[in-house]
Amino acid sequence: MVVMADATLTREQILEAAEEVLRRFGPAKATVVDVARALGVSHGSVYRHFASKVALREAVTERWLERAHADLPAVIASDEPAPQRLRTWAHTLHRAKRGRALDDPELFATYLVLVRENSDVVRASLDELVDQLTRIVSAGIAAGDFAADDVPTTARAAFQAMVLFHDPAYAAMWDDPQTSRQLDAVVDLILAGLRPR
Amino acid sequence: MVVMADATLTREQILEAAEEVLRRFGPAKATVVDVARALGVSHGSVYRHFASKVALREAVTERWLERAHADLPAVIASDEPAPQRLRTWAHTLHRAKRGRALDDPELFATYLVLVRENSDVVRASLDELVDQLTRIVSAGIAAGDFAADDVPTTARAAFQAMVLFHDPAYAAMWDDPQTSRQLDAVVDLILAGLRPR
DNA sequence: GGGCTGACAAAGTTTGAAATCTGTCAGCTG
DNA sequence: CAGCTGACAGATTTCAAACTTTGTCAGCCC
Repeated sequence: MVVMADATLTREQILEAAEEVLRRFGPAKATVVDVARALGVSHGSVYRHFASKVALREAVTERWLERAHADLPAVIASDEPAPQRLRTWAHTLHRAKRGRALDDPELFATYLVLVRENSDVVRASLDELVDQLTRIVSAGIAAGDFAADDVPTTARAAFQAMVLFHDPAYAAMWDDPQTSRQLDAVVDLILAGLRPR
Repeated sequence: MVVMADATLTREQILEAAEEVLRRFGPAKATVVDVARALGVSHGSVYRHFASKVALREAVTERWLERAHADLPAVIASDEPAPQRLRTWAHTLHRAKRGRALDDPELFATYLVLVRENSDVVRASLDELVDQLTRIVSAGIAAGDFAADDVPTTARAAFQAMVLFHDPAYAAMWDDPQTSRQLDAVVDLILAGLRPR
């Protein structure tokens, strides 16, 4: 990392450095002074861009969640039939989380801590995901593939039913090779439940 | 608590005292010496009945889970139609957990710690719950109320879909009054998914 | 003058020595 | 003689003092 050639410090540079510091030192030992040192500035400068350490860590968490969910909009926009789209969406979300958990468990543990301490950021992120599912369900109803009395409630129920496969708290069970089959079984149940009679 | 009039120390007495000590001092400060003191014996005596502190805490956890799930066998044995039985089972389980979480949050937090440190005990308990659900699903199929290709897989999927409503890790969201409705929405989806076509 | 520095108070964390706890076992006791 | 006690070694936890971090702000500098 170390000093950027730029004239003025940006929010983005600070977030980048904060991620690097979190990766290196872990959530317990990463300090604002470390972040400032990584950037070659005094820690007072960091406080010009973020109101507090908490606000900085919230912003890092938000960025991470955004990146973890980056592949989903393409699934929503795809032209697959709604049932297949729902299945693809569920697996894409699961794969994104699982991949991060398995290929860098230490960093994932760091983000798990961040996620636990920033429940407001997480809540907003979950609302966005439920919203995406709502769009798939609505599209499915319009196409005659799905039926549901109350779309937002049904979409939320479907999302909640898949919690085990995207909540990082369950990451420990994701290295069981059966996990993907189990997600399919849950998706099967949801799709059967959404089918018009 | 304090000394029992009985001649010899029993496993049950120790478990009773251990619960009392955990309730009073919390999971971090409860010691084997405290348990022995509560019983008026030396801590060496406790080790005559339990191989280690870990084994003692596992046994306490097991007892607590057994009590928390005590109402379920009656639901399994009831003569309601399978779909209603599945719904009643889900709400009974949720109500048992929710009740404990809301009416003594400190004690519930203690058990949450125990549950987290005794994953083997929890695994066995979850297997038993999946087994109960399997019996409801099988009965439903026999009565023509349900259809499923693979009963154990489907029962496990249905159980996993309800994880949010019985895993104590989610207890923080159970004081939202909408929770029971949300469980109903998930159960609706599962029941619709199980209906024969 | 917008942005950075660095000294500062208050809050929180580390550290290591003292105290307590876990698990064992030889011997006592009813 | 089955079951309990209490002394013990090693592991873990506590506690208070020293140190570090957070967040602020007056003043510097480009």
